[in-house]
Amino acid sequence: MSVHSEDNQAFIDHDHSHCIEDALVAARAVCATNGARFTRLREQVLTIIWASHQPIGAYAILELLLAANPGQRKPAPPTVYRALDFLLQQGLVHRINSLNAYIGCTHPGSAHHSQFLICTECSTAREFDAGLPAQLVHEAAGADFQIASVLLEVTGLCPQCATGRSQHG
Amino acid sequence: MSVHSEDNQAFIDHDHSHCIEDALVAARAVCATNGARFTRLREQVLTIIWASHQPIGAYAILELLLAANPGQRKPAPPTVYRALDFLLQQGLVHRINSLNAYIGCTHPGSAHHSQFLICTECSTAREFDAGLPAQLVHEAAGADFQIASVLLEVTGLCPQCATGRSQHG
DNA sequence: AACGTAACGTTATAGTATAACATTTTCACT
DNA sequence: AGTGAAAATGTTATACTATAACGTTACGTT
Ligand SMILES: [Zn+2]
Ligand SMILES: [Zn+2]
Ligand SMILES: [Zn+2]
Ligand SMILES: [Zn+2]
Repeated sequence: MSVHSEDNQAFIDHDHSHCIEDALVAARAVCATNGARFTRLREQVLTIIWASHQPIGAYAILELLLAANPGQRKPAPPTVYRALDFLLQQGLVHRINSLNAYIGCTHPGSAHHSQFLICTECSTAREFDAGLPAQLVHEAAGADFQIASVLLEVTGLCPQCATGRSQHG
Repeated sequence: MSVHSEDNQAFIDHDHSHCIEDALVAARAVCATNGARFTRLREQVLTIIWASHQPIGAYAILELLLAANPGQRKPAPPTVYRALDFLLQQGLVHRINSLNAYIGCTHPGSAHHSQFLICTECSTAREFDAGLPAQLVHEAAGADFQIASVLLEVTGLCPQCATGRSQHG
């Protein structure tokens, strides 16, 4: 039902329809638990975000929202930003600050920090779940700093893109 | 001459003029080493950034640049963005992605990742120097991911603001 | 001085996000 | 079913962040 980090196959060829289905099931469960309403718009936005393992920008979501609702007027930015705010609050998506983009959370419902491996070549992002680094905790304690949230964005090359590079260069 | 992390006093009351002077001395040294030109504009921008330990936005820099050069026309955004690009390339400043803002590097000239403790109350940011977390290295290795850069932004309360909060509430 | 390059000025525009207010939908309660 | 409060969405305008493109100036070399 929920999506666990050990299942994260962002960098691996896989049947992605399972990712989408699992994410929607988990989202319904989370919203039910929180007494939050998982409306059609919010479900559409989450589905669009989960269409891939690549972070997607708010305006790109807007375009796909229009495509998913043919015949309707193109929604305005606040529509998608409000849905994004909701999904972020429910812990269903994360924001990748270095890309101004959003990506589905692979283990919603459990409190955790935002930690990603992001490929600069194909822009696929893989969330990973690790506790707070000991050195960070040590630094914070030394500086008398109370940690509220942690954001870790690691950029580099995923297996596929690294292989492609070594073949060409 | 250079500014070492163990000297970082962002959260501590201190004679900040030393920070500014040290940063300028270090910047001249780094640029000399790299054969890069530390022009008046670039020095002004770096000085403005180092006016505090709080990240500052590009447009705020623009305003202060105008104030620092009375009588001149207000510079346009590309002017400050170009200076910022230069300073980022030379490793003299860092970008805080979660704030769209820039802050002086406390140990320029040495290769390192961007790691900050950021107070949500006073927005003071303290750079800290820690190696890559072992768990991150492990995760990356497990995912066959080649790390290029790491960005770690920790938000919370600095000592002063934590004290103020506990007194009031 | 003449040249080539790097830096900076200038104008316009792209890309990201939110404020403010109107309208519709939903839900609890009668 | 009818009513009203609250939540969600629609709509318009605008703020904030960043860059493209091109012209001009300043600098170092010959
Ligand atoms: Zn998938
Ligand atoms: Zn997550
Ligand atoms: Zn200081
Ligand atoms: Zn630094």
